Formats: sequence, C-alpha cells, structure tokens
Amino acid sequence: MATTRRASREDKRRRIIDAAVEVFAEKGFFGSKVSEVARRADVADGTIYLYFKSKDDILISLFEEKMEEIMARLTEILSGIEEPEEKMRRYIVEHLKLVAQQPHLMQVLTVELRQSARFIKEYRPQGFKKYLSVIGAILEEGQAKGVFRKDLDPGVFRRALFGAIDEISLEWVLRAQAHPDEEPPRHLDPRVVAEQIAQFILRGLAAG
Amino acid sequence: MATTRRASREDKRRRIIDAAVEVFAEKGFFGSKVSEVARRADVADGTIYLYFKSKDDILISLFEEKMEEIMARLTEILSGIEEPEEKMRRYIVEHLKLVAQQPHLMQVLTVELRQSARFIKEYRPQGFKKYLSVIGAILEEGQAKGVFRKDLDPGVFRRALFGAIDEISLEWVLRAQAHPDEEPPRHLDPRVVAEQIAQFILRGLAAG
Amino acid sequence: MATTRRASREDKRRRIIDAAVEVFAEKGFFGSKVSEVARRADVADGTIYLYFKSKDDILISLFEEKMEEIMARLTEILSGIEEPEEKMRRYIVEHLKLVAQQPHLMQVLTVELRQSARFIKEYRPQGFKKYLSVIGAILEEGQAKGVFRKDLDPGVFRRALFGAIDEISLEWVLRAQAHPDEEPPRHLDPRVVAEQIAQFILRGLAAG
Amino acid sequence: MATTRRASREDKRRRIIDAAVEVFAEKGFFGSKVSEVARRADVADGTIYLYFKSKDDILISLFEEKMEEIMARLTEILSGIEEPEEKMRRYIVEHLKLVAQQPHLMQVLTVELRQSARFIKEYRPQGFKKYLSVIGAILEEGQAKGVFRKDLDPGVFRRALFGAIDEISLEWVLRAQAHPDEEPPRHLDPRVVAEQIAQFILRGLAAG
DNA sequence: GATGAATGAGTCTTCATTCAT
DNA sequence: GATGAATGAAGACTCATTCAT
Repeated sequence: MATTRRASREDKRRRIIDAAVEVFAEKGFFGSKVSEVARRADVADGTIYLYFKSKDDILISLFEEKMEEIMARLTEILSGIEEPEEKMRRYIVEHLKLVAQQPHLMQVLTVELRQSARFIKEYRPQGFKKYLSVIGAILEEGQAKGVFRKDLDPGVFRRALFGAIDEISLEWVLRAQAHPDEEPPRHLDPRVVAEQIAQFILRGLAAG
Repeated sequence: MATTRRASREDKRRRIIDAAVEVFAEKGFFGSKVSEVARRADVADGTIYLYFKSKDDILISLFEEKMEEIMARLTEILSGIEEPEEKMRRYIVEHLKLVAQQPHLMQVLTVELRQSARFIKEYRPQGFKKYLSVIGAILEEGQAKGVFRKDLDPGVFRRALFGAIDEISLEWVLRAQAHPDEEPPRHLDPRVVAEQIAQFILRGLAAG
Repeated sequence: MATTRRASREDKRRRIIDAAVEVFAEKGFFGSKVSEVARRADVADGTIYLYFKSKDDILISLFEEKMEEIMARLTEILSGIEEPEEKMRRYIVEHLKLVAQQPHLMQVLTVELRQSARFIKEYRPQGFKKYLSVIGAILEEGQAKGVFRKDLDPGVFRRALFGAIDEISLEWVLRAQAHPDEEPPRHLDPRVVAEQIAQFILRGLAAG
Repeated sequence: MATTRRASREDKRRRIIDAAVEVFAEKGFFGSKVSEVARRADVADGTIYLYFKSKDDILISLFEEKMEEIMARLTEILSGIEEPEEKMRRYIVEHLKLVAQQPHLMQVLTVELRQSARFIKEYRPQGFKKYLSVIGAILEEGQAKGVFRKDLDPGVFRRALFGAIDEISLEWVLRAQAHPDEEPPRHLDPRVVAEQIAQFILRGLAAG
C-alpha cells in the first residue's frame, strides 16, 4: 500500500498551490473558483480548507512561499559574484529567465497580486521589499565601491528598475497567454532583452 | 430656469465616472459595489445603467476617456518642445505630476486595470499603446537626430521606461492610501524623483 | 397643422393596444417590456400610463376590447342564420378564420392570457363566458329544436368544443411563429380543418 | 444508520420538483420566486442550483419527467386493451382522472407551460407530441380496423381531442383553485364528464 | 397632454465556506 | 484527515412606474 493512491500526504499542499498558480494565472484571482483549484489539484473542495484559511490565504501563502524560493535562488546566485555590475546584470537576467520559465507563476506574482488594493497594501510589501532590496543593495554596494554614480537614490532606483523589468515581463506573459504557441519575435527574446536592459542600466549607472 | 435640482443633464455621466474612480481606487474593482458608486455619484442604482452597459463597462469607459484626456494634454505639451532630451524629461515629469495630482485616477489606471486578465488583454492595449508609443516616438526621434543611442530597441525601451515610472507611481499611490495625511519624504517628492529618473534615463540614452 | 403630426389624439390608445398585441404575441407577456410596446406604438413610455393603469391593465383592456369586437361580429353573423347545424358550422369556421387572419391577436387571447393564474382566474371568465355561451346557446337551441342530442351537457360541450378549436388555433399560431413564411400544409388549411371539425362535431351532435 | 436528518440524498431533487409544482401552480411561473420553491422544498436557495441549471430548467425538467411518468402509465394501461373504442374511452378517462388527482401538476403542465412562447416552441413539442401521438395512433388503429371513420385527419383530430380534454381540465383546475373546498357540481364530476365526452367522440368517430 | 430620464424595489444566481459522514 | 453536498449571504442588473419639464 505504501504511498496513498495518488500522492503522498504532505505534498497535497504543494499540489494545491501549484493548481492555484495555474488557475489564477488563467482566470485571474477574482475570476477563479476555489472549486476549480480543487479540481485541478485533484482534491476535494473542503480539503483546501484543511491547508488554507481562505481563498485569500491561498494567494498570500502562494506569494510568500514562492517568493522565498525565488529569493533563496537569487541570493545564492548573486553570492558567487563579486562585481556589482555583473551582479546587476545577473539580477536582471535571472528575473527575466524566471518569467520565461515559469510564466504562470510570474503572472500571478506580477499581475494578480496587484489586483486588490488589499493584497497590495497588506501583503505585497512583506516578501516584496526583500526582493526589491536586493537591487538597492547592489546599487549601494556599487556606489560604495565607486563603480556606480552616487547621486541616485537607491529607494527610487530599485523601484524603477523593478518596474522596468516587471513591465517587460508583463508583456511576455500576456503575449504568451494570447498566443500560446507562437515563438516570441527575436527582439523579445529573453536573453536579448535582458542584455539590452542590463547594458542600458549599467550605462546609466556608470560612475565618472 | 436655474439648473436642475442636482445637476445638469450631461454631467451625470461624469459624476458617475468620478465616483467610480474614487470607489475603485479605495476598494478595488472587485471589492466595489455598483450601488456604492451610485451613492457616491448621488444617483440611483439604475441610473448607472442608463450610461454604462455594466460594471465592467464603467471601468473600460473610464479608462478610455481618461486616457484620451491624458493623451491630449501630453501631446499638446510635447508638441511645443524641440529637443528629444527635453521631451523625454518632460514626459517623465508630466506622468509623475499626474500621479501626484490625481492619485485615485492613476491608481485605477495603474492598479485596478491590471486586475482582470480580461481587461488587460482586451482593453489596456487600446488606449495604452498610444501612451507607450509616445515614448517610443521620442526615442526614435532622438535616434534619428543622433542624440540617442541607436542600439536600443524602441519597443523594449518604451515598456521599460513606462514600467519604471509606473512602479514609482504605484508606490506613491499606495503610500498615499496607507498614510493619507503624511507628507511624502523628501526623496520621494515628485519633482525630485522625476529629475532623478530623467537624468538617469538620459544618461543611459546619450549617444557617444 | 390640422391633425397632430403623427396621429390624431384618440387613436393613440388603439395604437398602444395594437402594439401590445404584436409585442405580447412575439415575446410573451412577461417577456415584453412596456418600453418596447411604447416604441412600437411610437409613443413615449410615460404616455402609456396616461391610457392604462399598468402593464397588466394593457393586457386586460386589450382582452376586453378585442373580445367585444369579436363577439359583436360573431353575433351579427350568427343572427342571420336559422339552422342550429349551420350556426354551429359557422361558429367554428369564423373562429378559425379569425385565427388565420389575426394570428397575433389570437395568440395573445389564446396563449398569453393563460399565462398568469391571475389573468385566467380574474379576467378570462368575464369576456370569455360570453364567447363560450354562444356555443352553449347553439347547442341548447338545437336540442330544443330536436336536431341535437339531448344527453349532452351544454356546459361541458361548450368547453370541449372551444378547447378543440383553440388547440387547433394554437398549433397554427405557433407554426406561423416558427416558420413565418411557409404556407401551411394542405391538411392544415383553415377551411379544410374547419370543415373537418364541423362535420365531426355535427355527426356527434346529430339527434337520433 | 437511520436516514439523514431530513431526507435521503436522491429524493432532494424530487422534493424540489414537487415544491415547484405547488408553487408554480399557485402563483404562476413568473410570479414564483426560486427562494419560495426552495423554502417549500425545505432546502437552501443555492441547493436548487445543484440540481437545476436555472429557474427555467426547473420547469422544463419538471415537464419532461412528469410527462414521462404519465406516458409510461398511459402506455401500460392502453397496452392491455384491444378495442380502439375502448382505448379511446380509456385515454379520455385516464387524462381526466389525472387532472382530478393531481390538479397542481396538471395545471403546471397545462397552463404554466403555455406561458412563455419559449417554452411552448422549444419544449412543449418534445414530450408533448408523444402524448398527442397516442390519440393519433388510436384513431389510426381504429381506422385500419374499420371501426372509425376514415375521413378524419389524425393530425387534426388528435389536436382537437386533446384541446377538448385540456380545456375541460383547465376549468376544473381553476375551479379547484378558486373554491378549494367545494365539491364540484355533479355534471362536472370527472367520471360523468369523461363518459360524456367519450360517448360524444365515439359517436362522431363511428364508421358507417 | 406628452415626454423620457430617473428611480429603486425586486430576484436570480454565484461561490466561498462549512460540516456531517 | 478527506470528502463534497449543502448552505445562504451578497450583488449586478432589470424594468414598471413616476414626475419634472
């Protein structure tokens, strides 16, 4: 008998979250039904409430857990890099890679989470600031090392950079949703774009 | 003689839209009730449906009409400017001014409109592309005149720049909502930020 | 200037009733909107309420007035006939002629009026009994003259005969609605059917 | 152990249908509220929508299911009878018995279903034609056996006979609703009426 | 009288959540 | 723990009716 017929006990939570990512990305948070998430997770409706307090809680938990994963990966990658410029480039590249690889997840994190003022105001900040602060930290490090201009406010810059990348991501995500099977045009290729943005940013940042 | 008890005929539509901007900004689109919009507009619930086909239609109409106004104003301002650099600076400054002056509106345009995939996919593009294309046009003009680098893809750049400004806007808007009475910190002053971003962008853009 | 631009004052009521007949026949009473009747009558919504107390009142008035016209015509025709058998035949023929000539009206009288228990219970009887009583009267006259069987209850017979004709009418009306442009099949030709039914009835009625 | 508090699983659907029959008969379909049906069925409003797609669907399902039951019973009864005349008589008697025993149901089937043009055009035909065709079949059988006149069109005759019975039914149903406690007058006694009509019809049908 | 914009009561339907099994 | 049938609160929208012009 070993494992349960369909899945081992504790990954049920993960299955629900993964189903939620898919469903929310497809229909939007408000357009999604808990029962659809349940069906997609191959779980009974009521089961969801054994793992999450409410529909809102699914979104919040999803956000926090996925953000943590992303942060962990990002931190690890960046920790191996010395140069602030290369860190900055990598940050941008990695974010866009994420979007290319997990568009559903990024759509939820990027689009659906902005949905209700409530979510934005109450939850986005928590895990989000950490993500943003990475940009700020790289900038500050570069400024301290004298390779980045010192007249840029890290608080503003990190927002601006994030916004730029995020908007690009949004375009991809929506394009992918609208035309699921098409190859993106060359000038929208993740790597190309990442390079373009990185170069532009670094040029603007360059000291002296 | 005199005006009607409450308001003259045609501004009723405007009253509804203005009420919707307020309510949507406060509670989010899905959190808003049509009846609340009606109350805020000092109009009966049913009256809304004399002017709009549905709750969705309020949001869409709102978007289209406000966007048109904004575009008209922007176009006029920019048409009086020669230099691409100055145009770019002005674009940024004007957008941020808008956010500072009409935070509710900008929140709806920026946040609430992203809400449903449906809105984003079907409606944002329409009025939106025009707004984005202004950025692209300025870049192309600058590239043609030789003052901006030619290796930047206008399609990507305009997204990125818009995203940057938009994200900054979002922060303000949310901050204003969370702490309605506080003065924003100095480094978030619209004019200061606008200047910072503009300089950064122009530096990155500068040819040679 | 003479008459009003569109129609003389007092026929407005008739225009509304005629419009109502059309609309009710097309969409059913509950599926019809007062404003649609108004539009079809080329009258403002509010005007309807100068002539009728309510939507219900339109239906009731329509019923009473049209029924009276029909009764008048029927009475006149039958008054010129001596033989009960011929009267009976004529009654059937005239009813079916009516259906063939004014299908909309007959649909409303036949179908829509059955709609609400309220109408059936409260209004149908009034004008209706008169119509039914004509059948009863013919039967009784025939029974008295010894040409019709005496063991038939006039109350039951008149209902039954009316039902038979009415059901046939219904089929026509619905057929006409479903296939507006088709000729009815030969065996459904009003005159043929009228003859068939009349003969059948008279055979059943024949004394001795 | 024991049955569920209120009722076993599958009869809930039946409870709803039965409640709908009552409520629709009392108030008419359009005058009935779904919540009233729910209350009468001792079920939550939402539960209705687990069993039926819409209010319309209740009526349609009700019609189809009840009609099927009636047809089954009728077919069984008639299958045991040889003589076309006796079959005809029995058909009439059984129909009227149904009306006497289940007046609410028959009212809904007879009156409310005629209500909307939509129901009549789309749904009545389906189950209805079968019911009518039984009459037609008996006639044809009788014609083939030489006991019924051959000059009657079965299509017309079945309509006419049905209309006759139906109209009689209607009178009872309405009378019962208007004066719930009164005994019907002798000449309206179902058995008496059935006999009268049957004899009349058979006389009209008789060959030779 | 005529108009038609405005009203707001009324209802179907949805769907997050619960809880008996 | 898991299920999923049942719940019932909530809200968008319609449309008969009114009334200021």
